[in-house]
Amino acid sequence: MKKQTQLKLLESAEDLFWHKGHKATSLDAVARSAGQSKGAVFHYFRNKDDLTVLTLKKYVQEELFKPLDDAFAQNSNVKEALLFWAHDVYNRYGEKSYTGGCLLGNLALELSDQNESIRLELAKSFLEFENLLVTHLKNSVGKAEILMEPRQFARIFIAAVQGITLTIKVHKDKNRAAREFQALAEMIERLIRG
Amino acid sequence: MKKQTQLKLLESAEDLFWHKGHKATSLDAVARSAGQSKGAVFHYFRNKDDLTVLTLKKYVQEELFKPLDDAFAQNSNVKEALLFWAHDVYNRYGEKSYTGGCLLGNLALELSDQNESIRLELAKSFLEFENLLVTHLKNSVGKAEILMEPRQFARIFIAAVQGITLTIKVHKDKNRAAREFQALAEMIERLIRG
DNA sequence: GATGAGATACCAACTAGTCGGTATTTTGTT
DNA sequence: AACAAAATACCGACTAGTTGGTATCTCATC
Repeated sequence: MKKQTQLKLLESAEDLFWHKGHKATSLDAVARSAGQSKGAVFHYFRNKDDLTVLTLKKYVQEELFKPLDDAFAQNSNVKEALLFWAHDVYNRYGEKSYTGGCLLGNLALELSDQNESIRLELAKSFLEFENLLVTHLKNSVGKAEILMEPRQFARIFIAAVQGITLTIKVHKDKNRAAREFQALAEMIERLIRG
Repeated sequence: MKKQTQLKLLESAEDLFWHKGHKATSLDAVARSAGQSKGAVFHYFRNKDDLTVLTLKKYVQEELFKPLDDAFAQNSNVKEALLFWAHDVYNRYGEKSYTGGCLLGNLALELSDQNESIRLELAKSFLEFENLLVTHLKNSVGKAEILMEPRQFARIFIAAVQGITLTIKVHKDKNRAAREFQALAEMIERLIRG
């Protein structure tokens, strides 16, 4: 039952941090949601910070890195890959009724000023995602040409997606969401030629 | 002393919500920071939600609407006005050592999934800011031409600024901040002709 | 002495983290 | 294969402190 229990705790923590926020999620709630006791939480994790960092790493791998890799694996053209990925994000967000947003962004906003050690982990995740995107951009510049230095494009692109995610979370409206992603697509269209 | 006390409470609440987050800010702390007692807080505000909404309205007026109006009052050219405003945001953020970020974005992210009545206020503020920007864009399209429909441009622009603000809050690095705003400037450069 | 600004006292619910204890596996030895 | 010893998995009561909110108080000004 070992790995099972730990995994369930991580999944519960991910879900609760994601949808209720970090501070608003008690360790009792994490344990309860996983069908375990608080003792189990402290058996597998040193403290709330430890649980938070491990949850973050799990999320970043599964929800950010993997979908981005998939998008570029399935599209050789840069522009198509980015539009494919944006569409995927849009769909997954819609399935959750525009709740949660991006856990990385959420934790970044809530904890960057409060917890220096977690802030460093968050910064690392942001940078790794940026690096991954830059690598993909450089590798697949064949049929299309980006009108900006790749890293600068990656920065503005990531920022725009984070901002759109936030905006949609507030409005919780399908039409609004569609128009936000449409605006993103128009930006891509004008910053990548061909 | 009446309005004085209420204003001090609002200012303390703004500062604490801004830099520590909503959930992490206790009403005791608000009272203490304003040199008042908790009794004063509940004398002037029905509850935490009430205080939150009034704080939000104050912030939006003073920190978002006014600087944007100023930027367009001092620059007749759209592109210049936006670059001027971005530079102003960049400077004010640097003075705070990249802490806090945007209170509207912070509250939106923390509360949109938890508190429906506050969510509606947040959505209203977002929309009003978008409308204000669209108005300015339309009014000052003379020497420059935006390569997108104004409202779509406003959306992607606001999203990008929110995302950049978040990114910088995580990294807390001056060079990084400069490059993020440089990326924003390059985006503006390519989406507005002339 | 009435009114209202503000202070103080208090409450029930909740928090992260601790700890003593027990049930279940794993390991080492024969 | 048998069995003891040790390690791990997990429970739930407990602590010390915090929370939003209420109820009651004091005190200045009219």
